[in-house]
Amino acid sequence: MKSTIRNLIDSVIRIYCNGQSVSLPDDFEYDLHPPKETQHGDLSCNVAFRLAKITRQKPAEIAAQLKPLLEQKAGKDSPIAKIEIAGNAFFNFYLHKKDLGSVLLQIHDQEKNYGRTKSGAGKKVILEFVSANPTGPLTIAHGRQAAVGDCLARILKFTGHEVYAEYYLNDAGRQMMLLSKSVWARYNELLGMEMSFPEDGYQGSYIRDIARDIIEKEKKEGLLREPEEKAVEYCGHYAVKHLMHCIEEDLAKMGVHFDHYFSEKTLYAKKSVEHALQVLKDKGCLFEEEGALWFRSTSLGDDKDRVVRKSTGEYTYLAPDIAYHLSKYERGYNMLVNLWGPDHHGYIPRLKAACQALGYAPEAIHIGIVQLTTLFRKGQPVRMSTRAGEFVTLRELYDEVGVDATRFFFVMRRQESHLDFDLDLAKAQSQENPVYYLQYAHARIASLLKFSGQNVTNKVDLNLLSSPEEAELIGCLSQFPDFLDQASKSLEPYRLADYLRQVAACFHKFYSCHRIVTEDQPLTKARLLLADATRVVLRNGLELLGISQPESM
RNA sequence: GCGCCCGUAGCUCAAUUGGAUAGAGCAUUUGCCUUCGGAGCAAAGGGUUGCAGGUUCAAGUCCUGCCGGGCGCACCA
Repeated sequence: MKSTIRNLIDSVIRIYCNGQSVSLPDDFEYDLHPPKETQHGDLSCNVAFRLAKITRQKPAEIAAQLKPLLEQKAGKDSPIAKIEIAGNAFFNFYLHKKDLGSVLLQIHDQEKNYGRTKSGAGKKVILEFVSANPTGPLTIAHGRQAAVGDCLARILKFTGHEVYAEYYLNDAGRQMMLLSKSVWARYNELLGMEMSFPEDGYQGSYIRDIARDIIEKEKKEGLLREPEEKAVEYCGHYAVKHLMHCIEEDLAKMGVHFDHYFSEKTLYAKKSVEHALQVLKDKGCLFEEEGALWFRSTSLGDDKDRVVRKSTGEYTYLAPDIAYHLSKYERGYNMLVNLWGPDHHGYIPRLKAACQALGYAPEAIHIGIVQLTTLFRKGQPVRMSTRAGEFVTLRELYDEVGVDATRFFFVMRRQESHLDFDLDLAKAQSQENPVYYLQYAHARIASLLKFSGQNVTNKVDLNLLSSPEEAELIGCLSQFPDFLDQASKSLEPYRLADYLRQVAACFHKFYSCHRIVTEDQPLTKARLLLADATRVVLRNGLELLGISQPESM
C-alpha cells in the first residue's frame, strides 16, 4: 500500500524536476508515514518541503504544482480516495477503507510470518552480549543485557539478518587467577589449614560452596598433596565449570539463547593473539616504545595510543580482545554488535579502532551500552554490593517476579538509559502492571474467538470496518513491519515493547466501543477478522520479546 | 582538568531519527459492569522540553556557551 504511493510520488517528482530543469540528487529522501493526528489522513508526506531546498521554490507552491500531477497519475483504480494539502505544504492522503483493511487479509494469510521483512538481507551479524566473567552468579545488570541482547537477536532474525549469538568467556587472565586462589583458600580453610584469603578475592558464599563441592564430591583433601600451582589450577578449572553451568542454566530459564560460548583460553592455545598482532603489524598499525608494543589507535579516532604488550612481555587485555574480534572477522561476519555494561564505555574507541584496523568498516561496528538497573521495593532502592558478596542475583529476581515480567521490564526502556525496576509493580497481578496489559489483550481475544464459536475467515466485507476505532486499530496493525525495521535498524528492542502497548490500547478501545459477536453475520465476520489479526500481531510481537502469550489468565 | 552520556507533567518514560496542536503509564479527581474477560474503557487537572543564543520553511531533536546530574580517563581486567 505504502510502496504503491511511494512509487507514485517518485514518478511525479521526477516529472516536476524535469519541468524545473533540475536533477534530483541520489540521496534525496522524504517521509511518508501515518500522521500523529488521525484527522490528517491515513498517510502524510513532507516531499514538498524537501524539494524546496533543491528547486528554490516555496514549499506551498511546489505542493500546489504536485497535487494535480498526483491526482492525474493516480487514476481511478488507485487506493487514494483524496489528497489534500495542509499545514502549509504537507500532503495528506486519504485511502479507501477496503484498501486500508486489506492488511487484515495479509495478516490472516501470513500468520506467524506477518511482520517478517528482508531489510537485513545479506547481513551476517555476530551479536556478543552478557559475556560476564565466570567468577560468580549472574547479576541483574547481566540480566538486562541478556534480555536486551536476546530480544535483539530475535528481532534481527525476523528482519532478515543472519544472526549468531555469542558469549565471550573470560576464562584466562587475572580475574581467573583470583577466582582460583579464592576457591583454593576456602578449600584450605574448610580442611582446617592456615591460609590467608587473597586480597581482592571473591568474598561470596558461593566460593565456599564450590570448595566444599570439591572436597565432598571430588578430591576430598587430596589437593593438599599436590604442588600448589596444580591445585590452584584445578580449583579454577572446577569453579569455572561449575559457575558456567549455573550461568547457562540461569540464561536458559529466562529463555535466553546463545549459539556459542567463545573461550578466551582457546585464543592462547591457538596462538591467535600472536596471529592478530602480526596482522596489525603487517598493516603498519603497531610500534615499539619504551620496551612495550603499542597499537596506534589514535589514527582511527582514539584519544591515545594503547599498549598491547607490556614491557614485561605480558599482553594487556586489549590484545586477546583484538584476537577475538579478528576471529569474528575471519569467520565472515560483516556486522558486529556488542552489548556492554556502562563500566566499559571508555573502552569503545580503542576497540572500534582495533576493529577498523582489522578490516571492518566503521558503520559495520555497533557497540551499545546497556545501562544499570536499580531495583525498588516499596519505593526504596534495593542496595547491592558485589564486594561484600551480597547481591541480588538474576535468578533471585525472576524467581520473585517471574520471567515474563523480568524480560518485559528489562526491555521496556531504551537500553542506554538507566532503568528503575519496581519490584512491587512487576509482581502486581493487577492493572498497573504493563506486562499484564499486553497479555490480557491476547487472552481476551483468544477467549472472544472461542466464544464466537466460528472460524475466522478472510471472506469479509472490509468496508464494514469503518468506525474511527476500527480504522485506528487497522492502521496500528499495519505498522508492525515498520516498527520492527526501526527496532532492528536502531538496535533498540524497546521500540517493539512500546508499539505493542499501543496495539493493546487500540484493541481495548475498539473492544469496549463495539460489540463484536452479534446477529449481524457480515459485521461479526469482519470484526472477528480484525480481532484475530490483532491476536496475530500481539502473538508475534510478544514472541519476539520472549514473553509468553497466554490464552487465558 | 580532558572525554562520553543524560536533563521533557509530581514520579517513570515516549515523541515515527528535523515535521503539523510535545504524548502514555503511575499517582490525584470523576464517570462506565443483568450482553463477547472491568487485569478494561471514557473524561479532568498537570508543560516556557534545565538556561541563553544560533542554523531553516520547520528544533524537545542539530551547532555554540553556560547550569545541574551520571560515568570514564592504567604498561588493570
